[in-house]
Amino acid sequence: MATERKIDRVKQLLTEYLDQKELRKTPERFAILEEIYQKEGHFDADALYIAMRNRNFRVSKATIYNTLEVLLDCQLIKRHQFGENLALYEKSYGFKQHDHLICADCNKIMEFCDPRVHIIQQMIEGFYNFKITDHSLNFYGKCMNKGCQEKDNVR
Amino acid sequence: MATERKIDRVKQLLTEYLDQKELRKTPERFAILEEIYQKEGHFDADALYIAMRNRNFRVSKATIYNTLEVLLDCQLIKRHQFGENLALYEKSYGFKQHDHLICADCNKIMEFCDPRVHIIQQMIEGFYNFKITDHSLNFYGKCMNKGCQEKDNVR
DNA sequence: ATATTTGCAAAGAGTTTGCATCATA
DNA sequence: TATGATGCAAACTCTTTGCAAATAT
Repeated sequence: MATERKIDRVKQLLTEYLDQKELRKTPERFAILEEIYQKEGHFDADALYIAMRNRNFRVSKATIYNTLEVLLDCQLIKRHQFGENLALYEKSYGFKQHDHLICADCNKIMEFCDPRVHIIQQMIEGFYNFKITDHSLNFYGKCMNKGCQEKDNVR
Repeated sequence: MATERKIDRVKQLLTEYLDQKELRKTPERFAILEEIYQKEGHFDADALYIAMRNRNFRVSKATIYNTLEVLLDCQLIKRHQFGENLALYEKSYGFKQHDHLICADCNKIMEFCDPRVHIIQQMIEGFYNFKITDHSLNFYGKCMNKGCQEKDNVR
């Protein structure tokens, strides 16, 4: 799906969600959603805040955090804690659940998907009678970059 | 291995590490290590700080954080970010790498181990030419507790 | 009309840092 | 005795909160 059409689709999904929850359809919420769906990769709350200003759409940090919460709740974005204390977000509509490879040296984040994660999930679910709704799998190490593999810093 | 003997063993490992890195063998470092190896489960920096005071061994927060860093570096403990912004730690000597099941309702953390995680790791390592040193796999959902499964709060 | 959402700034939680003092090597 | 470690408090970062003003319904 082209980026344009995807943006229309997620705006529609947000509209439906806000209607259903009887929340208000403010311009801020749609502008933030639009910004997020034009971004690639992971971003933090502050980067989003700066990006909105650069676009000449001024929103407060409070609104950024409030909106991220709304978008998380309707599953249009995902939040990750890759370590450290900085939450990173990414758009999630039209992306299949994926996992991450994180380089301890250059901090590059790569994505992969392995169907066996789901198999493990199902087995665990049955064994512990746990209703699993989500997962995160991160591998930490050194990426293919020669410079990274040579240094001996760790996570 | 009995807890007593395990504590002696990890103290010895810490001694060797400090010698090798030419760091000082301060009483604080050993007392904190001892406290950690008498604990069960996960703890945060503040809980450790309180526990040390209750034991009548006064250390500052700065020393707690400094020591946690040292213990992470010599792999006697592990740090987890299960979501939110609170780092949790756990002792790691004599425990095989394990993964976590986290209840979104009661926040209970359970542990499991599935050998297929390693298989995925090896495949990813080969495919991306990534040298993986560590991983974290968390499943989020509702635990077997009936009260938890009924409520519809999410992560 | 009215209740939610916003913006701002202040508060809060967790962690890190600067510096004088202490103590290990 | 000299350098690394500690304690304390202040600083810092990220996030949340309180409240008055704005605005969606």
